[in-house]
Amino acid sequence: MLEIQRLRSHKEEVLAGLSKRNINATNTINELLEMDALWRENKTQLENISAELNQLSRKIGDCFKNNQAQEAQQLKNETQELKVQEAALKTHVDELDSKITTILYSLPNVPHVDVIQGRLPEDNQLIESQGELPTFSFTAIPHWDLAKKHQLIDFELGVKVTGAGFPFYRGKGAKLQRALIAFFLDEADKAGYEEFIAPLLVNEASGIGTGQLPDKEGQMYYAPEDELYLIPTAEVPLTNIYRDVLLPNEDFSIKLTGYTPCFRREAGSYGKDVRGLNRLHQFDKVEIVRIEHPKNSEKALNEMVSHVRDLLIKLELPFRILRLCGGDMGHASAMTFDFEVFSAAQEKWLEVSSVSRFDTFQSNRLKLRFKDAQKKSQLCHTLNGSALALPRILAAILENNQTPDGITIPKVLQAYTGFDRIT
RNA sequence: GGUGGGAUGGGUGAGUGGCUGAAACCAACAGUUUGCUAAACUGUCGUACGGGUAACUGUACCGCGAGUUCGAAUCUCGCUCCCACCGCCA
Repeated sequence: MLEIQRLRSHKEEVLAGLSKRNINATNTINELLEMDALWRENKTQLENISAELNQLSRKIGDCFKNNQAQEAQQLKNETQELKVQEAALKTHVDELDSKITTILYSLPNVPHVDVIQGRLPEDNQLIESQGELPTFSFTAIPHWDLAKKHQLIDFELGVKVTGAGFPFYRGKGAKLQRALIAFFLDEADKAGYEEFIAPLLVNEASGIGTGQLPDKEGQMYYAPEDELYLIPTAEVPLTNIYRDVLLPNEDFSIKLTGYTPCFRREAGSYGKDVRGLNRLHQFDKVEIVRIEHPKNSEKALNEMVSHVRDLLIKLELPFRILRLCGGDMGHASAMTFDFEVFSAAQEKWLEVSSVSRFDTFQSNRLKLRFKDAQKKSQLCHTLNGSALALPRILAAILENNQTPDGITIPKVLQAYTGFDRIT
């Protein structure tokens, strides 16, 4: 959620930023600021009336103590009119408040100055391309056929037990999955991230804190009986550890990681993009989360990008890094780098990680602050990234490392899997 | 699921209608003393929002929401969460 103070003082800058998302928010923000001015005016009035009432009440108390019952009664009568006014103003102020909040929730984050305007994935900026695209002397087999051939993943069984998008991993497929998780967690640990095993269901306040609610309500699975949401990413429980937290000084750098399954309804997706492991309702991911002083978030973002980059290099997967254009970024993000690996049989790039800085957008909702040197509260910056999401990594490993007589396991994983080939 | 108890500032904890935004103690921070550390002493020590260039000032907040009252941390109702014991159970 954008800070109202920022809209008051830097309206033009915000509008210019939002235009990179192809949003013209001029009218919305003007309307918002008008309401805000009215809100402040009414709030001042309301507080004046409350102050007057408080004073009268004190006087009444004194009168009773001094046995001046008659005067007390007179003062009581005076409060009647004020109480009516107070109630009316209160209703009005509350209404304005909730309207303002609704609009603030609906506005996306302002893109960082380095983010370019754009609409489509094609407008994203290519930052780096790494690794050789594999070539084969035979026709490469897509991962869903490889998975079937080697009995690594059973999609049909998933359909039987749950539904489409909930595969079973089995045998060496399951072991490979476990190896990837352990590898990613170990690397995060080496980079100084504290590991958490987090709850997979969260309450409404947590959903609001990280921005899934109310913006993306339909994307989460929901258990109405207990009013809990299944997490779409570990970002939600990990970041919400710091909801309503006021850090005591400026000297902090919080680095968290966790492996969790992620649950996404993916309402509306269909077709070729959802084939095999490309898009699932349940998938595994190791997430990294950082909470930083505003002056450090740039550095933190770079570190996270280089961390993910290292993972892909170690896995020997060809990848590219894109900086998303304004139109392709998520609602809460100020800047996002997407990592895509090349999938040799599908002959396309698959998104495997998204690393974003949110600046104060999440912390404003979370009420995550720190005390600066002047003892004033300031909002922290939050960042997060996938390091990494498993299914498409698995797909790329299977496809890129296939040979006529089996699949080679990347060296770095062999210590984790206990085997070097799948035959 | 049953029974009982509870929720107050960073912590412990006092507070049953006005003198309480909240005692006391601990922790923390600043200073004095000291060769350093410790101890002692003095002072500071909640958050949010509004108004104000500022000093400052107003309002709200004692789990959450509503109600009674001129006035609520304190009384009433609803809810949530926590703890203990019992039951069930990985």
